[in-house]
Amino acid sequence: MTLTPAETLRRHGLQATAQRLAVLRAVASQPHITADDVAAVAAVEIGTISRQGVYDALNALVQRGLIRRIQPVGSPARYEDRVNDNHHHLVCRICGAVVDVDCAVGSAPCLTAKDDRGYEIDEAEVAYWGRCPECAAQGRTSSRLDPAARRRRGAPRVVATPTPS
Amino acid sequence: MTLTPAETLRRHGLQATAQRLAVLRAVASQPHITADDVAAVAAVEIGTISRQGVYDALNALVQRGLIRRIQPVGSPARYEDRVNDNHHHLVCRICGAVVDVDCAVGSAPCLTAKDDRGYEIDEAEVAYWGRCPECAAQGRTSSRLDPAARRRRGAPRVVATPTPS
DNA sequence: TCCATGAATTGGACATTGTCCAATTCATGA
DNA sequence: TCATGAATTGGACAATGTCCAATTCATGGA
Repeated sequence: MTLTPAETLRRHGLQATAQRLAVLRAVASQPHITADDVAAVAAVEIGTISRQGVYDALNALVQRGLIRRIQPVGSPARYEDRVNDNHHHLVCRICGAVVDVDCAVGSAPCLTAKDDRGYEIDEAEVAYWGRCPECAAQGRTSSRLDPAARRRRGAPRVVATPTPS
Repeated sequence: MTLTPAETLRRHGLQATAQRLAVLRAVASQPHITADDVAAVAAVEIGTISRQGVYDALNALVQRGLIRRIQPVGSPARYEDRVNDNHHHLVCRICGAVVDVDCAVGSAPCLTAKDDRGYEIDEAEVAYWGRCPECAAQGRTSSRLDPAARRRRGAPRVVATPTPS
């Protein structure tokens, strides 16, 4: 039997505050959402939430593995609720869109370094870079190094991904 | 016959200025060097170089593929002169040390996404995360999410990597 | 040698993103 | 009921990279 979000928080040693629940729902509503957008979505839902509170909640949820924090180059931190499956991401160099792609292995680390240099490796982070279908269709070729494009790339379009079962 | 660095710049449509040559040497001297450190090293060498000039030179060199820009999560941008071999990186979660690891394939993209979602993929960026031998030896376990650790992680120790032949 | 023009200078302002501050109040949960 | 973790406020701060723009420098072709 699945736990309610509040129960999940308590199971992880966190008080189930309205703010944390709103943050969780915001992250569930938009995969790869930024902290700024979490604040905006949560504020609409519960009326007011402090910026400090948003960051505190996000950090607490990440620390307990309830959400995942990713940060493609040139992007602010993004948060997603698909955790524990070690999935990877496709990132568009033009518009910054981020979508999920399943990991062939399903757990970390899913790749073996040719030479581990004595490192205790616990994760192989993979990001596939390229051009998304929309930017390809529009014939966009603007470089990641273009400052304007980089700024735009940091604020991607929201792209639906299949919800995990 | 190999080209001198100045000739290489000219071949790539860049004027061979003292500043650009100093920046190239700084990047060659310390793999995964930050922009700040490039400025410091170059200033020692040629007496004075503007911050704007350092950023301009770095961006021009990256744009022409003469150096490569990477940015592990939680780190400022880093620059290296190993280009064209699609090598990957090992990053220490504790101290932020970054070392190279050869790509098994040697060119991009070296991995195939399970589902490319219609993206035109040109690179699979891989970063192996874990604990470096030094931090393991010291028994350090401090988390990447620890703010102090994150700040320290952004300024890693300089680690020798084999020079490319 | 001349000179067009790309490059560099100065050095602060700006932008973004995330953290820090700290006294006080809120609200969760035992 | 109440201890204590959480949230509030809202600006300050920090780090990193970009922008500004008039002026000067210096590269490299003629």
